[in-house]
Amino acid sequence: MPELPEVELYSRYFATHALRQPVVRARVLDERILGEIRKSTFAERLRGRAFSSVQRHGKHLFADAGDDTWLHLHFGMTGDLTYYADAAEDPRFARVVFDFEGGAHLAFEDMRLFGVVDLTSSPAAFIAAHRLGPDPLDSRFRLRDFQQLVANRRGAVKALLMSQEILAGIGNLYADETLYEAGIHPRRAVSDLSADEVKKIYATMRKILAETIRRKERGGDYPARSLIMHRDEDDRCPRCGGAIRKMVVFGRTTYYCSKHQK
DNA sequence: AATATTGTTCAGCA
DNA sequence: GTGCTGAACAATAT
Repeated sequence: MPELPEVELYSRYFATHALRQPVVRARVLDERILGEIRKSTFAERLRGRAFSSVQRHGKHLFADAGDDTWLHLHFGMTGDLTYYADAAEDPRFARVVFDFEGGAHLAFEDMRLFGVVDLTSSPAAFIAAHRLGPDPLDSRFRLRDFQQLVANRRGAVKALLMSQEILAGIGNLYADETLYEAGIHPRRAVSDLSADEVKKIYATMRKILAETIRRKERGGDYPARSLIMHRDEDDRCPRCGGAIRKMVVFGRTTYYCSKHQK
């Protein structure tokens, strides 16, 4: 399930493979993946253009096609990108395929169709229109900015981390992972957090996101002591031996350690 | 065959 | 009106 770290890797993948090659044809294999844009308009507006750069904000990926036209990708739950040489190798769940002038192809795949492929005038316009919060890995996003977000909120801390209008990029898995490592219960009220706890959440969240990107880029897995590797009610906490519990918070299945997350 | 997942929309509450 | 939570919805492989 692509969250911020995975989308960052897609962004790098896009940048290393699919820039500066004119699009001969943009094939829409399943129109249900498209957002606002209509199929014919989508193909026409991209024909002959080359992507010059990519930008990521939260779980959203943008590729600049010039002339106030940006490709916008959202990976939903099962979105993926594949670059390949032969059109005969179109992936099974390819929904949109870009055929490049050199003969190569880039496919946006999405088995469950929760993702979106669209065009937008600019990343900034999209972010404003959808009221997305700051990206937690943005270097301009400092502790004081996070403290500000916390000060203006009530409710469960997990809801704060997962709300894209507050903070863009964290989904179910990394919200759980952050709180697990910070030792904070997912239902803890934001208004109840101490200054130290707020600081801890900020630092832990950034560390986990950045480390995951680093590890995955080298083809590595999650650490053995991470909650991600132990999302199972019958499991035990790899740090303190406490029982792993499951519950629903903010409408999502939540795992936490009953011993060190009070 | 129930379950899991995301973002959006809406109902209801304080 | 605002902020928040929870439910329903979309799709489909396992």
